[in-house]
Amino acid sequence: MSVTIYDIAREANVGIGTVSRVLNNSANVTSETRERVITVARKLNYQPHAFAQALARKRSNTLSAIIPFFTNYFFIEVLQGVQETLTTLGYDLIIHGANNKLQVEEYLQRSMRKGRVDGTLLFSMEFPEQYVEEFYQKKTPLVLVDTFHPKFDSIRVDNASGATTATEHLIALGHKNIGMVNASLKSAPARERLASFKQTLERNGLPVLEANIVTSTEEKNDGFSRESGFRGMVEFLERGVPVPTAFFVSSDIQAIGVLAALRERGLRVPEDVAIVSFDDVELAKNFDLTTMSQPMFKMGELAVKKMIERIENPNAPVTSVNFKPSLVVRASCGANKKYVFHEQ
Amino acid sequence: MSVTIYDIAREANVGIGTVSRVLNNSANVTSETRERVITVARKLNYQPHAFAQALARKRSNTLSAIIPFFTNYFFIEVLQGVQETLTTLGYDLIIHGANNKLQVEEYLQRSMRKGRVDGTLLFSMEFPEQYVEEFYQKKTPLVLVDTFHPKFDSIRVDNASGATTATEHLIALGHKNIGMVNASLKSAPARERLASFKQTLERNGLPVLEANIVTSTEEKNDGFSRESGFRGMVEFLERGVPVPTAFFVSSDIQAIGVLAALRERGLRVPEDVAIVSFDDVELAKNFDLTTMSQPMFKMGELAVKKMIERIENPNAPVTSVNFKPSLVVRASCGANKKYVFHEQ
DNA sequence: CCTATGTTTGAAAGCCCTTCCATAGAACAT
DNA sequence: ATGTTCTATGGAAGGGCTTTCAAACATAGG
Repeated sequence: MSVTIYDIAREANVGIGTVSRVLNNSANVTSETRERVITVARKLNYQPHAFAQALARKRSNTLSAIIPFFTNYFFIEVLQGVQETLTTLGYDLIIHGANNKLQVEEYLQRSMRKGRVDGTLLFSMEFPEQYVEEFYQKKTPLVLVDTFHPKFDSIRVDNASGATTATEHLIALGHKNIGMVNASLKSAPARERLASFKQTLERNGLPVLEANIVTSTEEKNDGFSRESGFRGMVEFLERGVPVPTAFFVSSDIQAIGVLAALRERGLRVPEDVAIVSFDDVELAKNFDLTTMSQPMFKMGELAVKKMIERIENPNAPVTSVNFKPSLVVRASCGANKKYVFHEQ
Repeated sequence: MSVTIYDIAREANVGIGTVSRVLNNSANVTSETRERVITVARKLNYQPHAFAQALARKRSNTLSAIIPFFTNYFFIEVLQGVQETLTTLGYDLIIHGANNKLQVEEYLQRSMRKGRVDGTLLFSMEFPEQYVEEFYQKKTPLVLVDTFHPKFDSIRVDNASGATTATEHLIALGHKNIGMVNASLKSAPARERLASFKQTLERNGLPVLEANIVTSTEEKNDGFSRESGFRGMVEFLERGVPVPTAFFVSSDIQAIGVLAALRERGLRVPEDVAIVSFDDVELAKNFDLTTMSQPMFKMGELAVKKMIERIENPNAPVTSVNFKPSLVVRASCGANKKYVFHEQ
């Protein structure tokens, strides 16, 4: 039916071993035979059978990525980094979109199916403890992105550093009364961002008022949502406490809700209330948000690099990289005089 | 090293054929032996080797999707439909993010590597004419999503119908002077949307004024961008013609730019200018845009179904499905009195 | 009880490749 | 010319599975 190395061997009057050697650029083939084989291969429009190769090589050149689809903006940008790097290395990427823990587990199972993939990237979701042992035993390479487990390589964002920078930026702009709209404390990033926010206020001699902090209690997406931000700010405004002149918001998507709530109340951003948020997803640009930018593309790249290293050296010590977010100043904090909307 | 059916066969005192039959739920195995084999398999924690299976079955249960990353919002939602359907069918999905024609071609090549995937989904990008013959010969199943070629199955959005509905909505709201901000005419959807816009005006006895139509000349992303919308509207406002009371904008992302341009000029939406756009990506919700909604998730589902049909019946006649976009009324057209921001 | 029919089973063949091993031949040294 | 060392090459083995084939066994019918 379709062309195999046997066809090429016959046509070129060589053995299949030689064909394989030519196709894999192995040494010890005269340039004459090499030429001949290549010509025939091209003539027959030969395409290697990936699975047969994988079976023989015991390597699939394929990775899988388990990704929560709901983290939309974040993952898509990391994914680009992953993809681009992978392509240059000749790897393929299998996507597993998970929306809950159960699915994560199912996909982890699948990833362990022998030979299917050379390694797995797990994004933004906790690695289930009960699989630790199994992954360890089977030495299935695993890299965690935007999540953490002491036994596996991980790449994360330094939430502490980011929250500190954000808060300090507001302080530097002269704000004395700064509030925070946070996501659910069930989420580790939310906890870390809150802690550093408080510390930074203290370190700068500013009071830490619990009344100025709104914490989401929403289940859905751990409160990292527009609705959560909206409701959080509405709730806050109803508290009747003096409205801070600035807010640190734990994600861009929440900030959009916050913006809407402030608008409804007739409060202007940044004139009445300055906003700094976190993530710098595509959206942030559209809303002119000053925010803490995560190097998502780079994180994707690094994730792949780490994975390759892990594959090549399964016994190397576990590493954990923290990316420091950088401040992107747009209009919402009031620091920027010019209208930033036109930026690329 | 790792557990194979041979290990199971030995341990369970049966032949490998029997093991395979049990594992594949084939008929003609006594429930006794079946039980025994299953027990042993479980005990040894057997995982089938996907590639060996694929090699023997001549079927990989894997599809590839070639996707332009820049269509972000659109593709991600379609992708969810694809993914979810695929998962229930036990298929895997390989993602190929392409940013230009060259990459598309490279990935098409890869997809043709025998056995690698059972079929390929091509998103939003033209299928290169020079590959038609090859795909046809090799019978590599191909389904086009949001793009079209007469020789392959395709799933599209009915741009004509969508543009008509959008325009009629504005007309129904009493607007007599309606403009359009369009993307580059290099893009087929842009051409189709424009044509129907004009036709609808005519059919309703309204004048078609070229002066009221802005066409993007931008290369990048065929003018489907925020910047393009912004510049388009700024340019329009400088023409000095009377500003229409309503605009049909060819995409949500452009509409966001349009909104910003109007805001700069002090024009309010929807009081001074009503806006209806196209796509209904996540963003549209955040900006309260009235827009033509594409059933993206469903398109993904259908794409997979079509693919499966094609795989199972390679000689079925080519089909082409057009999804009719539906109008989602939010705030930007002025029809909706209530503030819609809170919608889920 | 024997034949005919059907069911269950083991094992070989095949899927397509890579890699190892043995051999033939060339090149070189003596 | 003979022996030695290398290089080039063909082909078998092996990777782990499915499927086919033939044999073994069971059941039923006469």
